[in-house]
Amino acid sequence: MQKGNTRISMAVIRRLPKYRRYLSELLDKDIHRISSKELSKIIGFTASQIRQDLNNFGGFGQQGYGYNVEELHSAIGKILGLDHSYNTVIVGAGNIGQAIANYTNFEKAGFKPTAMFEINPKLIGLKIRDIEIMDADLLGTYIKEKNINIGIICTSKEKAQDVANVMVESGIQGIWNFAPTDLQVPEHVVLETVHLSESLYTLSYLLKHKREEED
Amino acid sequence: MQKGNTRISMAVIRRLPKYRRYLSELLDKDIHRISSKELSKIIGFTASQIRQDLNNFGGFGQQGYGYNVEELHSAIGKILGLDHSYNTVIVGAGNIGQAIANYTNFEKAGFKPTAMFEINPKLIGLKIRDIEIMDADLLGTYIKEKNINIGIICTSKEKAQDVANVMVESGIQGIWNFAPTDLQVPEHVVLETVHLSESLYTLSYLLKHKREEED
DNA sequence: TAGATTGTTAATCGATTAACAATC
DNA sequence: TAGATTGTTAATCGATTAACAATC
Repeated sequence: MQKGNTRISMAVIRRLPKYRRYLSELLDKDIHRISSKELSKIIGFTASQIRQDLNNFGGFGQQGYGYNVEELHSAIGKILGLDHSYNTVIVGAGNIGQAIANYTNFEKAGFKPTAMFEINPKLIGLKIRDIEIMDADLLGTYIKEKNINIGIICTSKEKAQDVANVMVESGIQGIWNFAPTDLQVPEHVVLETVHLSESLYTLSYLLKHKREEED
Repeated sequence: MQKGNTRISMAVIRRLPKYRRYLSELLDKDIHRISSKELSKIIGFTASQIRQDLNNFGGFGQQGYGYNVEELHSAIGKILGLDHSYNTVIVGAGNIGQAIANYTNFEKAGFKPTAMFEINPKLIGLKIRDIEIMDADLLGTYIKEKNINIGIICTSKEKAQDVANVMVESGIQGIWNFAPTDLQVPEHVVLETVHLSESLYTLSYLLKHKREEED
C-alpha cells in the first residue's frame, strides 16, 4: 500500500484515524463520494493536506470525481491494521484498567482483551465482562502461551516499567501505556503512551492564557 | 511571565507538562541544579530545544550554572496554571467517568470534581468517593451556581455535543472531552479532546509497519 | 467535449537544531 | 580568571499550503 520506501511522518499517521472516523460518518449518512474540498470542510484540514496525506499511501482518488468513501475508508482501515484482530492483556485492574476492559468499542475494532492481571488478591479471580482477572505473576507465561500482541499498562507509574519489562521479555509486540511515565522499551517493541495529565495540563494552560490570546 | 506578545506554539505548550514531570523527579532525587545538556539526556529533547522552549517564557537559567530545579518546576507550574485550583464536573458516570472520578491525582493537581451527572436513574444518587452523581438535567444550573471552570465529558459520542452545548450556555471555561467525536464550541471556550481510539489505532499502524520501518 | 478534481511539484511557513557571543 | 552554560540569532530541516498539469 505504502509507496516505495518513503518514510511516513508521525504527523500524517496520527491524522489517519481521524480520516477514517469522518469517512465512517459519511457512510452512515449514505454519502458515497467525496472530494478533498468537501472533506476539508467537515474535517478541518486543508484540501491540499488531505490529498498530500492520502497520496503517501497510493492514489485513492479519481480526477474530476473525488474519492469513493467506502473504498477510502476500507483502505485506511487496512493501512492502520484494523483489518485483522489483536489479542491484548490489561495489566492493572484499577480505575483505568476496568474502564478499558468495559469499553467494548476497542473489542469491536479488533482489540480483544483476553485477560487482566493484578497484584491485589481481592481482585484476582473476579471477572469484568467475560475477562478474568489473573495473578500478575502469570503475566509472562500467559503472553507467551496465548500469543498476545498488545499489552495495556494501567498500573501506577512505579510498577509500569517492571510490567513493561516482563511484557518485552515475553515477546509482546506493542505496549499501550496509561501509567504517567515514559517507559523504556527496545526498538522492536512499539510503545504508545496516553498522558492524561499532560492533556489536562494543556487544557489548564489554554484556560489561563485565553484572554491574552484574544488580545 | 510570557515574553512580549509572542504567540507560543502548541508544540511548545504540549512539552511543558513533560518538563514539569521530569523536574519533579529530579526534586525527588534531591537534584537542585540542572543544565540543559543534562536535562536533554534524561528527557530526550535536544539541549537547544529545551533552552528555546524555556526562553519563550523568560530567562530561568544562569550562564555557567544551568537551571535551578525548584525554581523552574514552580515557574512551569505557574505557566500551566497549576498554582491554583479549578472546579470540575464529570458528565457521564460510565467507565471513563468513574475512572476519572476515582483518579485522585487530578484532584491533587488542583482539578477537583465537585459532582457527576448522569441520565441513568439507577446511578443518580450514588456517590463515587465523595462525589455525588446527580441528574443530568441539573447540569446547567449547577455549573452556574457552583462556579464550575471545567466540564469533563465522558458520555457517548451521540450525547457529547448536547452536553457541551449546555456547558457552554452555562458559562463553562474549558471542556475536557473523552467522547470519540470532535465537538463544536465557541472560540472563548477551550476544548481539549482525548481520542483514545486514535491513540490505539496509531499503535496498530506502528505494529503493522514495524518490519517495513526496520528495513 | 468541458468541467471538476486529483496527483504532484514548487513555494512557503514554522519548528528544530546549530552556533556563538554574552555572562555568570 | 577560566570554564561552563545560558540566551539568542542564524541555518537547517520538515511539514503545510499553493499551484497547476494530468486526466477522468
